[in-house]
Amino acid sequence: MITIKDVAKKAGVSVGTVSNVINNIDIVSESTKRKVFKAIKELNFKPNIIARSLSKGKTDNIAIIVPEINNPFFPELIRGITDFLETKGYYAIIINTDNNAEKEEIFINGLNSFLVSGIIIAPADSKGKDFRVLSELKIPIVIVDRESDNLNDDTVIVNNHKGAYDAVNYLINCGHKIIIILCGSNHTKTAQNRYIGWRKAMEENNLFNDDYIYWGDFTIDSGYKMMDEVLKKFKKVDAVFASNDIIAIGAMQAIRENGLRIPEDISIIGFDDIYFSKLLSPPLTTIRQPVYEIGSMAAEILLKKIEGKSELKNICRYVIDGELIIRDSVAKKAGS
Amino acid sequence: MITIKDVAKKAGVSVGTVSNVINNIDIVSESTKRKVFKAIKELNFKPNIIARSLSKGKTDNIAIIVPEINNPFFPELIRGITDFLETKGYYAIIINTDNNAEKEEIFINGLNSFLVSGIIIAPADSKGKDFRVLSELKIPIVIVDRESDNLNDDTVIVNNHKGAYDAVNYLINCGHKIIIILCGSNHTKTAQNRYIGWRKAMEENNLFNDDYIYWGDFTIDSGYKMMDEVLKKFKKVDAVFASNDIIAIGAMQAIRENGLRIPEDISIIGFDDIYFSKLLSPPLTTIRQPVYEIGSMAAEILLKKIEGKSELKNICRYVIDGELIIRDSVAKKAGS
DNA sequence: ATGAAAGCGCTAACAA
DNA sequence: TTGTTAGCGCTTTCAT
Repeated sequence: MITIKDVAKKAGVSVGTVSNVINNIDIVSESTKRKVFKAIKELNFKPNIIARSLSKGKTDNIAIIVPEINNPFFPELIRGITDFLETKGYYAIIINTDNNAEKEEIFINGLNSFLVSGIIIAPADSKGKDFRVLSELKIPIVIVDRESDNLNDDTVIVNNHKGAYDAVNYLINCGHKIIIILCGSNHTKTAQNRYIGWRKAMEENNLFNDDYIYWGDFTIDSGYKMMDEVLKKFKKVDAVFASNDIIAIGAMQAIRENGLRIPEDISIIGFDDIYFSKLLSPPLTTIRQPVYEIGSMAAEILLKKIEGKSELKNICRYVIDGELIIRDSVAKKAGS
Repeated sequence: MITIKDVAKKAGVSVGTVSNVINNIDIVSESTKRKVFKAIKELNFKPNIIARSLSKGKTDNIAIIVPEINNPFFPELIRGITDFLETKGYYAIIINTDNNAEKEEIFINGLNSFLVSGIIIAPADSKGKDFRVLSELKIPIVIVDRESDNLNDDTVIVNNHKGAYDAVNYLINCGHKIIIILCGSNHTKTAQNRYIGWRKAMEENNLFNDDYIYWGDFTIDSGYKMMDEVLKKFKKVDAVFASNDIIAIGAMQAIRENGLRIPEDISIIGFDDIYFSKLLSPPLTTIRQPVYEIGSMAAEILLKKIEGKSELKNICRYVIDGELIIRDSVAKKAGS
């Protein structure tokens, strides 16, 4: 392995000077700089990042902790984060917890204070979990997409409550009355808030009914199972609000397999607007999250914290409005 | 930060002993071990991984380099890799190159020999690219899913040639004759080999025609555009072999928008069997790649190389057969 | 079984 | 402007 020492020897200067050169500390004379660069090139020297990190007491690594790498929402979020990070010379370590709070905990415990200099996390669970370890790490954290009772830090999140409220109101305005909600995991604030939005819209229109509520989790399978139960129990349902697009996809499959048509027999609306939603048949009406932008925002905020350009005291919540994307999965009833 | 030194002082032993304890080097007496563990617990000590890496000259980090995090195929591959890695105490750094060979190169150059102790890569490009840097890193590499002329190392890959050949033969056996191929990127061996498989089946049945060949890339948009052109040019096509499911999804959209039905008017078959394929309408007939298993295989091979349990001299190619999954996107013509 | 000390490659403070 | 050197926290060899 070529070290800074070899370069120094070859260039006929000291290690300190080489260090100054490779760190762009502009104090070195042009002529020595040239000599050093020449030696670096000839030896094909690459600074050892580990040694640098140990010496500096920080790394250029960021951890991104996501709950479900399989939901296309998260790869897109990751792209938003990493595209921004890369322009600033940071690497990302991506950790997939598979919605497993224990796994999440193990990883967080392994996240040594020196391994990463920042964390962007979409927590698997909203409660019960003890994030004290994270706070003790004393490294900047930004929370995205999901919130947790025990994690209090800068957050970038879509307005789940309003998005759900808008979605359900759209359904109601289209003339639907029996509107089922297929909730995500009760352990997430995301699902809870979307439920609250649904409930508010339903109550305001005197449509609320306890029986319309189904709790599951944010997977295709869960969407399928919940919808299957709905279809068994109700002779007639007008529409369903799926807590995310993944659930909607599962539900659509169940609806189809039961010989029902979308939207003629049942209307459905989703949440997220993942890439596949517009390609479904029928294309899914949904609430779009600007997920890529949420990712880059989170990255930008994190980097500001890391580089000390932002007050660490003030915890900010950035709440971004979703947007209703009307496609073909919701029927307009006569007179609506 | 609590260091090994603090622990040593508190336990009344030397740092060397503490090091032996935390590394499970069984030479320490039970009583000192107890003292050390007690101190570790009381101080909530976590070993500094950076320092350990520097000292040992290796890390427990693996880099996974994928070309398209947006294609659900890759998140699933990543899951296969990381699930295996985690059980062995390794972390994964995931790098998404967005099919950009330059970006890939920049990352690889940044991959310091000490930053990761192994690499699993699905190269963005099959030729032209100079992977000398990678070889010079002298760290174990495993190639997955895609191959490259300039990268010669252990490889885990599906039998693209045979998979395509099987797919097209299935189409032919169903009575189709005008079979278009929607190829992926000409820069990838994957696309090239699937093309060769198609060509072989077509030639063997005297069905080959130059006009049936469309080159694009492995994206939904590309699938859509290619299919659109096909539909403009041909008054009648029997079936299309899409080089992967993502292309198939785009093509299906184009077919639908042109007022044609699948499979009544046009049959289509894909490759990969990503999770969404069975949920399309109609569910997509395709060649399944055991992608999760390919991921864990790659991880297992890599770890063996890292831990020196395998001969680094012998380069192995593990070629795994895909499996034809028959669903509803291919019509059986009368008499077939 | 335990301790002392050298070193991993780099940065940064200080001296020259 | 350049050189020297003491760490960063840990592992590992060599004495004891």
